[in-house]
Amino acid sequence: MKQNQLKLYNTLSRKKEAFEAINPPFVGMYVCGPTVYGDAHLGHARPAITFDTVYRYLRHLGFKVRYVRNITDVGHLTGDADEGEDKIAKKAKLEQLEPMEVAQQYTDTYHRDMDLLNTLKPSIEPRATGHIPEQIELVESIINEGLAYEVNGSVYFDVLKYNEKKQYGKLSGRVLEDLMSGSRDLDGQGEKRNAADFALWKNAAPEHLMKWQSPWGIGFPGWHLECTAMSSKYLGKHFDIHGGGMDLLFPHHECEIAQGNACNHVDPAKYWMHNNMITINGQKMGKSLGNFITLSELFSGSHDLLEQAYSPMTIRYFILTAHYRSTLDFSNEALKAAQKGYKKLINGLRTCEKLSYTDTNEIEQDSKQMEQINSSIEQAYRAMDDDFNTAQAIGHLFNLLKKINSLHTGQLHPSQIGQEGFQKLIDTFTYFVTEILGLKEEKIDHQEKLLSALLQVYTEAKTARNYQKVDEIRASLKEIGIVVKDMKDKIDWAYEE
RNA sequence: GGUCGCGUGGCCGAGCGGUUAGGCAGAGGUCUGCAAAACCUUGUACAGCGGUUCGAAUCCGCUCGCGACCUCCA
Repeated sequence: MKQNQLKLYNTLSRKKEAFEAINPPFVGMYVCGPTVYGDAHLGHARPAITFDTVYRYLRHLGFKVRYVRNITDVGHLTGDADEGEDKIAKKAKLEQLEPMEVAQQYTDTYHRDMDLLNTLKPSIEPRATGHIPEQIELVESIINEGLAYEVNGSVYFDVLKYNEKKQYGKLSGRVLEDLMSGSRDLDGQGEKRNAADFALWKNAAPEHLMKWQSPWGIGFPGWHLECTAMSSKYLGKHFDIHGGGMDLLFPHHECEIAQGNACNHVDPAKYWMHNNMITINGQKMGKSLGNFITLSELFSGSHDLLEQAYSPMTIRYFILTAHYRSTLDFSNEALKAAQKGYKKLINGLRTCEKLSYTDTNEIEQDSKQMEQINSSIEQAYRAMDDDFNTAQAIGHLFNLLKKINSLHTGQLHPSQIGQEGFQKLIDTFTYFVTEILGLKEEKIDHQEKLLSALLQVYTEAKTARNYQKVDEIRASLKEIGIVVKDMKDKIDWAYEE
């Protein structure tokens, strides 16, 4: 294990800390997943890619990581006009579908998009609706601790009482007094003892679609409960890393800490990591703002803001070129630049496959070249060790790419860097791009165009009576299962039967 | 209003006290049948004003501008 140098920024301390696993070589990581009531958008891609990279890098360092990312298919209340109504249920009524049908549909598209972005699947992907008993148990346990109270079939977390012994607000840096004055008038506010209290269980109105039987009557779980229930079930009461978007910092993650401490008497996570937002024209991209672009729109180019389609790997690369804690502004110009950068990197990958070491006695080793290569390799890893600075790592990879391209064009001879140096250069570049950054070649799929170009050559060869070439083309196409058909007045092709 | 963060060259985006980040775009060159790619060289950057320091984009203060959270949100 190479955990010695890894540092990560812990929101809890607001500092970069050395990463020390609680129980090495194992690492437990919980990341807040999507609420499946709409297509995944660019904003969903950021945490998915950020924590996929964290997952990949921890595994690279030799850790055995259990990566849990939930699917929220119930719970969260909507704001404003539809106060108190379940988000999933609302969408269901709109489309005349079963709530679970909506959740399933968007879970599927989320998975499809995440696969396209080449994110590794989490070890466990639990659903909120599959953990209702666990959540009820949790509520009971918090009531038993004297930190929650029931009113009209709803249960609220007693933040004031909790704050007597523990500190509510330690993650987000809030002070309880400030919170009590600033809170808005929401549904159920009248039932709460204090404005800062939050719901653990909500009484469901008869027309409410998703509801369950509980000791407090028919209802549904509160906004923050599922993550506490599922993280403690699969990772234990105290685990290594909890991740999510910065917008979840308060109140969601703050409440998770309070819930965890209330029933398990320990902070749920040792390290809290938060990715920053993607902005569009400097403003946060979000569902509620109506300025979001879905991933499938991005992949197909079908959105008014898009000048063209951007491939999944272009998006992945684009996100990796910024540090995860910085905001990243969307623009066609930036995406186009990302597309070129990505392709440059992938062309490097292809060049690596083609290169092989050749020795010659006439050329001496060049220690300066070797130093530059070793330094870039070392710095690329050091950048990852420094709070997963993919942007900086990519910069160093481009420096390596220059060497690779120089080898390819003959401006640098393999002998100058020695066999060992040569292999290290090729291997590191390839491994870093594909395994750590998770970038892969997107093969072009233009079968028709390629075939027609080839058949054009075939036709010309035939006209010129160059039958050797004609046979060659026919043979090579046959190898991939395609037969050339010489018709009376044209040349066509068909799949070999 | 409270809390937190940001402002880097034409664009994106690292850097967080002293070394060329890098990509895209631009200019010049090498290579090339042409082109492309690639390689080499290259430019006006650190919002403004003060301060600390031998030295600041980097630390401190103020000013201006922008954003996030405080309500579901990635």
